[in-house]
Amino acid sequence: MSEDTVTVGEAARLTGVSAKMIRWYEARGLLPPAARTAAGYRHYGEAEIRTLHFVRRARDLGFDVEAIAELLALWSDRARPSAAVKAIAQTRIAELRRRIAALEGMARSLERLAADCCGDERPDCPILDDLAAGTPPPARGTKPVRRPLAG
Amino acid sequence: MSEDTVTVGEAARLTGVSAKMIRWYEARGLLPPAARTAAGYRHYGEAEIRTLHFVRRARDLGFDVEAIAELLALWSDRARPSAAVKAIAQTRIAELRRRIAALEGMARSLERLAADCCGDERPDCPILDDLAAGTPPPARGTKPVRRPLAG
DNA sequence: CCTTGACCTTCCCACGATGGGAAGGTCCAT
DNA sequence: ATGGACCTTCCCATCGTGGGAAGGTCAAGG
Repeated sequence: MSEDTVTVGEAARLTGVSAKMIRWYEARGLLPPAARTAAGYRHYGEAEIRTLHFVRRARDLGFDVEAIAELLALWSDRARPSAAVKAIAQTRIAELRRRIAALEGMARSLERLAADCCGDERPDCPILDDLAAGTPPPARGTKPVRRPLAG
Repeated sequence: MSEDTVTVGEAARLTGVSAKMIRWYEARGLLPPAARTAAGYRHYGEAEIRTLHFVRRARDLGFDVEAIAELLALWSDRARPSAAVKAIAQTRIAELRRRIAALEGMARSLERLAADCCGDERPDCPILDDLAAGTPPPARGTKPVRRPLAG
């Protein structure tokens, strides 16, 4: 291994991207094929380490592999218009907001149900009643009508 | 097919759970093995349809298969303490809140970066600068210092 | 009766990102 | 030279979902 270069494991430690994932990113074409020693070991120089940092950070921001590939391409293109990058970021923001809204809806529904559930030894449970009826909150304080459907 | 019972496809239409997933839930043990016709076709009565509705609703609330299995068990246990159900719901709420917070953090970071990016033809892009530097916003209005690391 | 088309059955594969682990090669220090 | 830490590739599992192939079943219409 020549000076200034590190193995996958070391690169993983330096960047917080696991060795497994480094190999996987390479296989998926996110990263160019790594240089190899005579024995076939991958080795990485400073430029590659910086790329891995970039990938790590982008991944932490929730970009998927495809988006990261686009960002990497733009990163290495000195003439890119910043609008191209911004567009990718905004697509990602919209997606995040969509998912947040979905999860928020679930959380709020559950919180409302949990608040109505006394949570003691008794078997009465508005949570199960709601799941069984499937009626999205009919009225606060009124138990969902369990329709006698042969149960 | 006897009266009052429906095939998987029909059950799927009635409950919004795809036929594929109905079979999968059965295979995973979430649902008991369905009754079969002589020809091997699954068929479902009202009770099973109600169970599928329950599963659908629980799934919509973000419960994973394991949690749904627990909820089903509690549902069919008339003596269950409501506390048991509430505990599951609260675990789920905590998990949802955790994921929401993570996504929210990403969204906010990206929104800040996007706001700083003029998004025009010029190549200057705080978003890429941030990804490259990995420094979580040093100061608003100050470009992150790109350390000359042999790039 | 036979065909047609819609439906059912099982089985395998894919996704995205990640980890586990096996089988085997390499490198370095003792 | 031996052991342990590391590397290589390859396969499998996750989780919930869908696609599709290959084959059986059923009802309706000719």
